[in-house]
Amino acid sequence: MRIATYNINGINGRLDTLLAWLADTQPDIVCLQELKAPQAKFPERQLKEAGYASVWHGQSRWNGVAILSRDSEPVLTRRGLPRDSHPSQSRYIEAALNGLLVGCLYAPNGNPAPGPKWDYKLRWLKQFTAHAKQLLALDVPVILAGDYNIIPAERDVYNPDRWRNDALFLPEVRKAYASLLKQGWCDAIATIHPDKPVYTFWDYLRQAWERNAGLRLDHLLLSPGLAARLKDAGVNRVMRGRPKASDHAPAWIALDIK
DNA sequence: ATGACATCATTATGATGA
Repeated sequence: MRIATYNINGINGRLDTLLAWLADTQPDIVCLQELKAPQAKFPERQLKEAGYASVWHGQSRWNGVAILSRDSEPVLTRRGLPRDSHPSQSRYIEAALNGLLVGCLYAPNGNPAPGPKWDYKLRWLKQFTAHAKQLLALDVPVILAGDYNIIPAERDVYNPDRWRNDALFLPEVRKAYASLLKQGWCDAIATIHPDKPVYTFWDYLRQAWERNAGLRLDHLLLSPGLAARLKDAGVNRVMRGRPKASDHAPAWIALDIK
């Protein structure tokens, strides 16, 4: 079974790109972020015709998350986090499918730091971490995939010093990520690729893609039972090089189930 | 430090992103 996460940066503006990628790579489960579409403008029909059933949490202009599933209907278990301080921001959706519980997240960016957006990011990560703990306690296979907006470590950024004071890399968010992992989650990409940098994002600016000036921001976290089934992981870098690409590329894992 | 580039919304400019 293959599961992917992709910050699509506008699902309607990039629907052809998304459909081509689905046809090429045929992931079983997909987590999407930054739909940038209101609930009513989600392309449910086109995805259905491509063989994917969807649940989604839309929002006009910004944010928005969705879970797609091939061969099965995802059963929605939650939209938004418990005790969400900004419930109007669509940043979390969760569904049961294929015997798994899948959480799809789009964490706040947090810039500029310090400031209210930074405070919101730390608060959101705290709520997310508390929810993740609850999910682990259920003792079912869980995957938490999405755009965490966190650079976990120095090796996950082309030039750490350039990002030292950025909300993606400040010690507080790296600590938040570390404490999440300490609950027992497995960072799939870091586990499969412990040494080499594996970027998932390249800025549109300053020819970041051409220079491979990338960041690893998109993560797939596995509960312990699933971690034992992890076979492979990677990034579809080719998607970032296409015309009109999202600034993120899809990150994927392969699990030894079914 | 600034701005380069992209999204969507609304129509030439603004908010947001990372």
